[in-house]
Amino acid sequence: MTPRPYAFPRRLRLRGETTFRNVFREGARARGGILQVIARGNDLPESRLGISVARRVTRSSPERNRLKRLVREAFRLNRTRLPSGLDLVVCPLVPGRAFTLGAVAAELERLSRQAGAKASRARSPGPTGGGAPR
RNA sequence: CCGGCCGGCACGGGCGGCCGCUCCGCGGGAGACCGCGGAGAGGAAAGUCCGAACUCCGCAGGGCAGGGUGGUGGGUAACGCCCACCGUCCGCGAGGACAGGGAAAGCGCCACAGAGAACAGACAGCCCGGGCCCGCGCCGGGCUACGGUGAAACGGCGAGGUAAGAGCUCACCGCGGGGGCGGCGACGUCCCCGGCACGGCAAGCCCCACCCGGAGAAAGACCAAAUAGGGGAGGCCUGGUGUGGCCCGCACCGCACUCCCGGGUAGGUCGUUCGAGGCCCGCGGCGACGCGGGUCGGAGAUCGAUGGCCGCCGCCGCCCGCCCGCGCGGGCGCGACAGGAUUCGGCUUACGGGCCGGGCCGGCGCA
RNA sequence: GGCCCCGUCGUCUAGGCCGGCCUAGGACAUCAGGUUUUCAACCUGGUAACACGGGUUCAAAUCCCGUCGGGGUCA
Repeated sequence: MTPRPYAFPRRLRLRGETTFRNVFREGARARGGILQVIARGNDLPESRLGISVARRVTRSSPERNRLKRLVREAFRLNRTRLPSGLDLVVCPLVPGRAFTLGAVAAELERLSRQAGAKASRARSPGPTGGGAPR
């Protein structure tokens, strides 16, 4: 559909505070060595990405920005291999040199499949328990 | 040559390829979006320590309380910032540091030691006279130099003087008062007088002078689903509410009466980038800076845009190899601190080197 | 993004306003000894801290300034 397979337009980004809140509240979690992935079905043909780096991972904000860019790059370059129809929030867990593009890409693919499977399993029985009391 | 001091400057690798991000312009498309072109983090963007602009609160009036600043003069929109000068202290010096008003308005504190710690007094002691049991632990009087303690001891050191002493007298220094001269002033300097009467702490309370209304872009303005039924204006009176801690003042609300229909959450748009702006030249000023002229257009994201993968060149550091060095080759790291979130002026803190000044100081050597 | 508060033994704290016998007290924990056949409890003793750097002062955990940490709050 999109002529450029490696593009990352705004459509594919998770936007707005409430969207993030919903994923954090209802999403299925999968944790690896350097990442945590939280997934939630979004009833769209594509998957959307949100990144959240806690301040306790690194105090340095340039370092936090670097982690976010790497995650985004891994998502952009491997989008065709990732499951679709999910809202993903990816949280880097460790700073520093272990956080390379290859490692992030491999773990992102593995964890988003895991979390996506868990999310669809939780959604299929019961009529969409998303009605959030609030 | 070695060591050191001060000030200033531009920087934060460069070029190229591919894949991407945000905004703007143009074109295409019904639209999602696509193509082309342009722009796209810092000197500290940081900490949020000050000062402002801007916005709202009843336009902010008075009093009390509270907070801040603290040599003088200037600069500035303003400042707790900057400049010049003064004073004190440190350094051989270039220079550096300083919250640097008032302690004879008052209160408070000054541990330990010491006789005595703030107002005088006399522990050990000295001297004179008298008495005596004449090697006295006696009486009367004079005295505080000397001794010891302490961070600090009632002016310091020296000389005269004396029974011993004492600003008792004298010189110098300090202190206080008065006057002359220089300076806008802080202050400096000189002369005269007094003869000591005034210990320290105000980053303890406090006094004096000056400054400060409060909140902060999550300020605030507009559009406006769902849901819920209320909301606004006028008159009236005991009460209540409000932006800062209180009071006065001020404004608003509520009960009952009359009149009129809009108010507002999620979400979105604006605020949002041209401003005490940068650069160049000239003039004034010791300088901070000011005045005049010319010229430039340079981020606006909203879970938050500058990145990723490569190639070549360059710098520095480290490691390895070639015979030590010189030099050559290879490898690693591109190296620090760190990223806008309304915008400026400062301060502070973090940090890698480089360049400049016919700059300055000390030491050694040579001429 | 703004505003506000707090840093004391391993942990929770007292002291701070009003500086000095603070060589910093207490509780729990820990170590050693005692008691007990042993364990617990109890008794005695010990180890152990003023976040960091400057300044004011004769003297700073305390007062002032600056860093660095930790926390709260506001749509």
